[in-house]
Amino acid sequence: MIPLHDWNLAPKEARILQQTLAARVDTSFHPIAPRTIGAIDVSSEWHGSELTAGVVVCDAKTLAPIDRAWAHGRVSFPYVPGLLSFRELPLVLEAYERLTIKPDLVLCDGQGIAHPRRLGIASHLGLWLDAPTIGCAKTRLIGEYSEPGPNRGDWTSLVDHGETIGAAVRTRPKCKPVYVSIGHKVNLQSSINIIMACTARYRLPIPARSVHEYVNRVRRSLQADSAFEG
DNA sequence: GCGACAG
DNA sequence: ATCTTGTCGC
Repeated sequence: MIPLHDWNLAPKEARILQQTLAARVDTSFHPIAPRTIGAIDVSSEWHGSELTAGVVVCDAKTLAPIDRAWAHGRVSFPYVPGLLSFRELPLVLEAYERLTIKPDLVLCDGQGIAHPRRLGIASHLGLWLDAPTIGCAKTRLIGEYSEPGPNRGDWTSLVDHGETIGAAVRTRPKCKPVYVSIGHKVNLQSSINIIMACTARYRLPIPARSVHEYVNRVRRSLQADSAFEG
């Protein structure tokens, strides 16, 4: 991949960079029929600065994992709401490059354009990969919405200053909605359709569940090894 | 000043 | 994000 920018930034510089990168995000319709769907996730210990990032690639039809990769390291950028990608993406990109099979589309644990400067982690990753990405967050960062209906597939718009930035989607009856937003190169309706196609009996998309389980397993395995050394 | 605040 | 077991409701 072509490096987009330096990662060694202070929070103040990061916010300025987000404004320029956001202008490059593609929110238009693309005829997308992914054959493979990837998901990324990051795991750490309580208050830990050592992160384990992972990517899992699934067959879009069966949602069964067909490839996976991870990367681990110490990170200095703190968790700051609105700047999550600067903390997590460097290791995610490292893991991504270790994949044998690159996915047609990537699901991200977090927001896409449903972000104060329209550059959540999913959009930021999409620009780096120049690939379609979708943000699927468990909780809201910004925006207002009315509670979606009770049935699976019901959804309402997530709105910020009159602009639709995403959707609150009921992926499972009687469960809290997930917050879906455009990452890059996929429009909102297609994003919602893809999220629905990945969530039959669970609140979160299967690839997201798979990678979450995977990065936790890898991290605990690494922790066990380092305990043995030390 | 106060509350909100992805992971 | 993370730890941890049971418990409650459909």
